[in-house]
Amino acid sequence: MLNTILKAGQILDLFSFDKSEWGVSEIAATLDISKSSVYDLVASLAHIGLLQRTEQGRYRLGWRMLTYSQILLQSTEFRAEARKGMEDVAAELGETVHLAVLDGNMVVYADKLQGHNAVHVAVTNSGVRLPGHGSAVGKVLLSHRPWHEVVSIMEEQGMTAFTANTITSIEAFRDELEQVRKQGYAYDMEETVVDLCCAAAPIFDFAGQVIAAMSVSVPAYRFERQPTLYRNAIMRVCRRVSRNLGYVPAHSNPNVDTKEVLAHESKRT
Amino acid sequence: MLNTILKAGQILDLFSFDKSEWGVSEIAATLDISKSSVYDLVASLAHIGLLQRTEQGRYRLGWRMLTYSQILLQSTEFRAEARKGMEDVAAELGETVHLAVLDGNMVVYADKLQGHNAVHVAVTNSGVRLPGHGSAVGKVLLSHRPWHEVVSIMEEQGMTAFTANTITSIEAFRDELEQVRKQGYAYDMEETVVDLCCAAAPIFDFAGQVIAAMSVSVPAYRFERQPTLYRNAIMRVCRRVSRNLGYVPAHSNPNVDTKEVLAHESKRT
DNA sequence: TGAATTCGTCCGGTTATGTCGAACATTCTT
DNA sequence: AAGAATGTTCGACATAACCGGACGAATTCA
Repeated sequence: MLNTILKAGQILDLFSFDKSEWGVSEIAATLDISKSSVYDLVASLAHIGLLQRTEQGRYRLGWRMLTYSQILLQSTEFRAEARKGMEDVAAELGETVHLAVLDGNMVVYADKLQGHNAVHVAVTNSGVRLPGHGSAVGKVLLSHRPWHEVVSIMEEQGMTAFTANTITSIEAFRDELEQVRKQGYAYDMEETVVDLCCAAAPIFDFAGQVIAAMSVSVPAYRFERQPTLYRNAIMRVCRRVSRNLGYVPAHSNPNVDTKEVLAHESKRT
Repeated sequence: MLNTILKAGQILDLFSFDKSEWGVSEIAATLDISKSSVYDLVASLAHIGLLQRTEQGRYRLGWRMLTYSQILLQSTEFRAEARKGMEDVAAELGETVHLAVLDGNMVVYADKLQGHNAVHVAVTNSGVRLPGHGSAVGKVLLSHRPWHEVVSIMEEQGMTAFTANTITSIEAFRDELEQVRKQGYAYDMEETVVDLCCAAAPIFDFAGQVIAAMSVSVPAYRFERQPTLYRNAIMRVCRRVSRNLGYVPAHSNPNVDTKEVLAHESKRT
């Protein structure tokens, strides 16, 4: 691990919605690095466009971030497919639809679509990062990771309770994930936000890996009346998206070695 | 300038829409860096989330890019204001509206909105970077930079002709920029794309600095019939956006020292 | 099917270079 | 107008980034 890059990462992580502008001394004090080192770091980061220098010598995130993120989104094949599915769900149910992926320890929202009679979920715009427990998409994504990995993630960042319903014990979470993986969908019964429920399902790629999760968010009073309606809709769409990505759902045994599958695949270029 | 960061920047710049996945050896050969160094670099970049490792040990841009870009966009106050203006223009004229900022030597599109009878300009999505000469927004942004800076930018990247109308001589460009600055708007008469014309105007912040440019893109046959209609609409909206950002257009002399203006401003935190 | 090539990954020595403290320049505060 | 912040520059030292080489695994070719 290169020290310089790690420090650059620490600096970038300081920039948030609440505090989007930092000075050299400020950064140095926060991260306990010498002022001159920070100066070199931010100057270099500004030079490659990840930061930009204001006229007063302070620093903000650079516009090249936008460029990179667009390249990422456009080159991610599944996203175009997923988008179509999201539009179908939004049109059919009229609720808010989310697309999420796993980035290290956190769930990142990759896309969002508001239905015509949707509640506005302010905190879940694209790019927002949330811990994996508690949200329906988080459960789906984590349910397909090895258990020891889930444990270390939970240990590292704890299991904060967002509402009274949030799962906060590791044992309960293990049971929940097992059920989610088995039945192919996850619910969020007001575990993240009160009065808001979600149903989520996984999206598989051609190699049978879970690469994303899609969810529909519905006000609790509406959701509780017919949860299976939302669950079935999201599962149906996710299955179709997965199939369009080359997933073959025939596998009765999901633990098949992916190498064999890959060996039979034609080369992608 | 820190070597490590510069190399990280070179690596990140390799990732494009056409080639969004790179291997270690591939990067090493392209940038003429030793394979082991590249390995350390990409592993570190993946660790801080700017890259992600595929299962085969190749690398793609990381999802944290999306997070950073969202923070950038949401924390850029002017963007919310500009968005309102863009919606007004799109509603009034029904054409495609662009918002652009200057990032080093390049013009970056920060936002885009399609009008109801708009032509589709495929190459100008958010995040796309283009050279400054030739486009209307580029002229507007560059017209408020010191001339020697414009010269060095043009010398560095040349003045490629996109169409027969593109300005390719530095003298003609100086005259054009002078006129643009004086009259407060810029035209693009099929200088970037044939059959497409634009009108652009600057957006000022509270300190009187040009921080962005907004443009409307119209098919040439429609534009040529009444160019002043589009010019006036875009200027009117840009003036309003600037005013909402705290710009005081009263200055009869635009060369007033900004320090005085800043001294009268209350502290922003 | 087996051999050969190419890939990502790992390791340790060398030296380039990132780091730090101190001094300077600049801006904001009192 | 003085003081205390800030961002910036410099030079010397010691760290850690860099490279070449070796390894296993995956892929390609015969």
